[in-house]
Amino acid sequence: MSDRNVVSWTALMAGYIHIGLPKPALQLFEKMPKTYIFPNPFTFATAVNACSFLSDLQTGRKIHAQIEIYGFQSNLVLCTSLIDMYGKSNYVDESRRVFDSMEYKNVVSWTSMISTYTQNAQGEDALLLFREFIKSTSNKPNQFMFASVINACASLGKLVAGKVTHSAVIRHGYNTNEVVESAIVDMYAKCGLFEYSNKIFRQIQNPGLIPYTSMIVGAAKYGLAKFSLDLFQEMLEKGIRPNDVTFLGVLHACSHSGLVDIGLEYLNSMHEKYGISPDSKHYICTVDMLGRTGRLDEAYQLAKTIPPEVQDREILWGSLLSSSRTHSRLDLAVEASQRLIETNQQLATAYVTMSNTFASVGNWENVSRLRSEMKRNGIYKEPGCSWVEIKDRTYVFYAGDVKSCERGNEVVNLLKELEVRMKERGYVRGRKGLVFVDVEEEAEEVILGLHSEKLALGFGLICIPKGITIRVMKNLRMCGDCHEAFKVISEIVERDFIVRDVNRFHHFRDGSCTCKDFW
DNA sequence: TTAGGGTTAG
Repeated sequence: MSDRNVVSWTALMAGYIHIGLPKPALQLFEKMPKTYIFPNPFTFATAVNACSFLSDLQTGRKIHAQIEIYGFQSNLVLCTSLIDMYGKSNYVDESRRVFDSMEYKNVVSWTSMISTYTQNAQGEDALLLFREFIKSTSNKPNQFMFASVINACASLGKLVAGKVTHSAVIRHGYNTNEVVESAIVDMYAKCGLFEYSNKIFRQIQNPGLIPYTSMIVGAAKYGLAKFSLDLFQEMLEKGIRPNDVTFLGVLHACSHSGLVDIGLEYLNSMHEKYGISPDSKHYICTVDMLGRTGRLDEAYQLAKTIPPEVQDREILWGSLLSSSRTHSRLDLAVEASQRLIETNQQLATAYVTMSNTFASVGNWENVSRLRSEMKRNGIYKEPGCSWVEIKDRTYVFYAGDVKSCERGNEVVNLLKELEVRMKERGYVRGRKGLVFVDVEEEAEEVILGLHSEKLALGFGLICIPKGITIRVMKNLRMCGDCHEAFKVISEIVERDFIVRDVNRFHHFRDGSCTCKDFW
């Protein structure tokens, strides 16, 4: 072009970003004023966008300063791009400062701020801001905002909020948007309703890479390796190419189901068949896979060859330490914890796991040495906890600590009562909790369902087998006692079909209660 | 010529 103006410069910058090359876009941005052509708000927004892609906070701040000098600081689009840039650079407070400075906001700017919170693990703030958007503006949320909000619910494990948002998605007609659907599939899986997740997935018309990957990962996390691998196969047959995340899901599935050799085959096929080079995440997953089944020497050899990014080292050696502890390999546990301590990250976890490893082989001298070392250095391990949402309240559980849980004693008493009654029905305490002895092996798998896990949180007891509950709910007549029990169980377990159906059943005071079959 | 969303190992 003999004549270039600000539009042609900006268009070329935008073009570079569009094909995934933000750096040349920024080079053009620097070059442009030297030809006496000066940026307008469009140019600035494009430059800021390039910084977002690069998470380049330093350049982003410089451009922000220029925007102030040029007097464009109240431009709606520009502010929105700044919110996004600071968010992608993990500078959440700065994002919020820009957001608060805006006189006019639209759905895009609100979404940008909400996403900033979600992407920086501040799900609660994301949901608070979403509520504020609904209450204080007359704008309607769109598919972008819904995707972010559902992501926030998923990361917090907020099932109720997730369901409410899902309803809103349906009401607003975004339930056929693939991105929103993927987010919902992921949300239900993370909130403990795998069946819902699968149902939504099956409703998606022609699901692409990300819905498939979400479902593969979801199934893998549930220990449903076959389900996960079948889906992977189905996806390949449809001609959808997997990406690095899909393989992470596949490896995770193999790892958590003991399918080590199959997992190794997948790892080797990544590059050969699909042209995807495994990165440190895949190798770390493989180290974990080998370690879990006790193939610790192989795991250690592999771990040594991985040159992971600095921030990944703690995960790699933490995983190896954990499996060394499980398989009482003191030598490797010492090696792994030393490497972990070198990274100076997750120190408390390293100390505690190491001390537990010594404890598992009865080496109490070292246990007390490590514990006093922790005390001396002021290293404190925040105890892990679980929580369950019931209606609008969250109940937190710590392992072995009934007192700190509200209604904890009530729950424990109920569990004891249930255990007694279940034993009468042929259950025995097995390694995995209560196991029904009169069923064939296959049926047993169905019985040991998700409920069991939720009820077991913090109490060390497993009961209420899933299969039985469902069967009993058909043609059920309840006495007052059983009804009460079911109501409490429903509250704890929070399953729809129980909550919904309990109120519909007739109550019987006498022996005609049919749910005694259950007990 | 400009801004926002979904899947990721321990």
